[in-house]
Amino acid sequence: MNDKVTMLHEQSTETAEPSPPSAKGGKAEEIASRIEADINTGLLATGSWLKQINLERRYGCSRIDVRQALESLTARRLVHRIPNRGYYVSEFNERRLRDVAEVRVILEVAAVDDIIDRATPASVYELGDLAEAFNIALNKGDRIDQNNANLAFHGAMLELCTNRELVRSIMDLRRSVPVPVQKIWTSEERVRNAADEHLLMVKAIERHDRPFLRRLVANHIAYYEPAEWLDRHEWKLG
Amino acid sequence: MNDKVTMLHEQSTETAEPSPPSAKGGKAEEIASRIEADINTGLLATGSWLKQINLERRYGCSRIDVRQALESLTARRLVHRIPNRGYYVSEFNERRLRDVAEVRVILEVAAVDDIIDRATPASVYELGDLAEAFNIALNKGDRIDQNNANLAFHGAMLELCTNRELVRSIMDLRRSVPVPVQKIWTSEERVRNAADEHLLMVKAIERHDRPFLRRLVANHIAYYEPAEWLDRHEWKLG
DNA sequence: GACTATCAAATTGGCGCCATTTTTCGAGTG
DNA sequence: CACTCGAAAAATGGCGCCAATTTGATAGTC
Repeated sequence: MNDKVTMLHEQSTETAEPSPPSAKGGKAEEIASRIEADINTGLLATGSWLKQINLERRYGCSRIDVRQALESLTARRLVHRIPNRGYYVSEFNERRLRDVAEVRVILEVAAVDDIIDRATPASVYELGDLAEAFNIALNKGDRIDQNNANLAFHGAMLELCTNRELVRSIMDLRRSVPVPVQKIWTSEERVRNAADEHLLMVKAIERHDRPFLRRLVANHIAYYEPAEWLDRHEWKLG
Repeated sequence: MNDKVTMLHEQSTETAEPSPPSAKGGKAEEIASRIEADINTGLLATGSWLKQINLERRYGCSRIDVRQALESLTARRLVHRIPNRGYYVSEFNERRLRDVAEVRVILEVAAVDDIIDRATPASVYELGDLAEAFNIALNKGDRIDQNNANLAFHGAMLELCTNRELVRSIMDLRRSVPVPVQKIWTSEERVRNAADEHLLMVKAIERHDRPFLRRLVANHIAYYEPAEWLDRHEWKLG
């Protein structure tokens, strides 16, 4: 009883971060990624139950792996859990979608400063390529390709950010809402609109035009209600 | 083989959100909370290894519960995992602390609008009480009490926010860094400073003084390097 | 004397089985 | 005919055991 504290107080034998031998492992992580992918393709629709038996057959893995993967996705709010009932793909009402979009605008607009400060001609060139790749995927690829191209463009833009926690928060938010319910992909016009805005963003970065890039980013995320949004947050767009 | 899709496509039998019978359960969640609490008291220091055998004895639970709890805390970035090595309490360098603080400032400053818009005399009164309670805990309580009082004050303030996703992001960020490494608690002077700022916040809300509340919040979070921070983000403080 | 290889102890991680809870289906009754 | 009660089926969730990997130390060698 009296050794509880000492038992808990196991200092790491290595003083520094024990990260060197960090092999990337964990089968559960792989299963989580595959479930996430199937959610994003629409194979697993929002609201559908994720029965452990089906998943363990589908992905050819153990029950434990399925449970850990589902728990991981639950922590990322992509699926929801009801104890003794099971897991199901999270559902999104308009309110929640709007709230997530608003937080994304707040964070991604805040990232504009670093992006413009640290942009080099090389990175501008790379961003131009990725914007072009999105255009190509728009014409020749399926929605998966388009989504990947979109993520690649925005990921490269965020790579310019020095604040890794900011980037992580943005990425977490992006991945917390399944692709099929993201409004960008609901109409051809919106996707083309996004492609145009990508090109404008690259030019804004090239010109170091902060206010314009802020407006572009805000519009890009919350473009389905830009008037209301831009009205509410006008003061912080510079 | 050809029934894979149908097998995966289990629609929820209930069309609406099956939340009514949502009993709050999960023993692993309880264990995760207790581990989190022990991390925040400093009993489990940053960098120390979280051996599953010790934890399962300490909290009188099964190995599975410990693993799920650790996985949950890993998803919240409070602990880190190295496959085949184990879990340890996340370590924070100055860089990461600064990055987290910056994201918190971005989000909590953005929350000021809603807070002031929706503040009523009753909520102002409640916030005054909570600020006073923090003062009392500062003199009579231990650090745990002080931390709880601090969380209660800021939680009540954020309750005024309509954007629940914004509130959740802020809370997640707050809980992602253990109390012992939070700079607020490193000196008596800083805690007293925070107490004073709480009172000023209440008055700013009462007067509907947006710019001042923004500055207060920014200072409150990033007060250890206010000059640099306020310089970089001056444009968005109104 | 220092470095390396080998071996034992300890820890993590995976798998199968069973208890518990929930759901569904069917029988009985007012 | 509808409503309730009850039992069987299905799904979740927990527990113990065993293999795989890593750690730490000991002995051997250059």
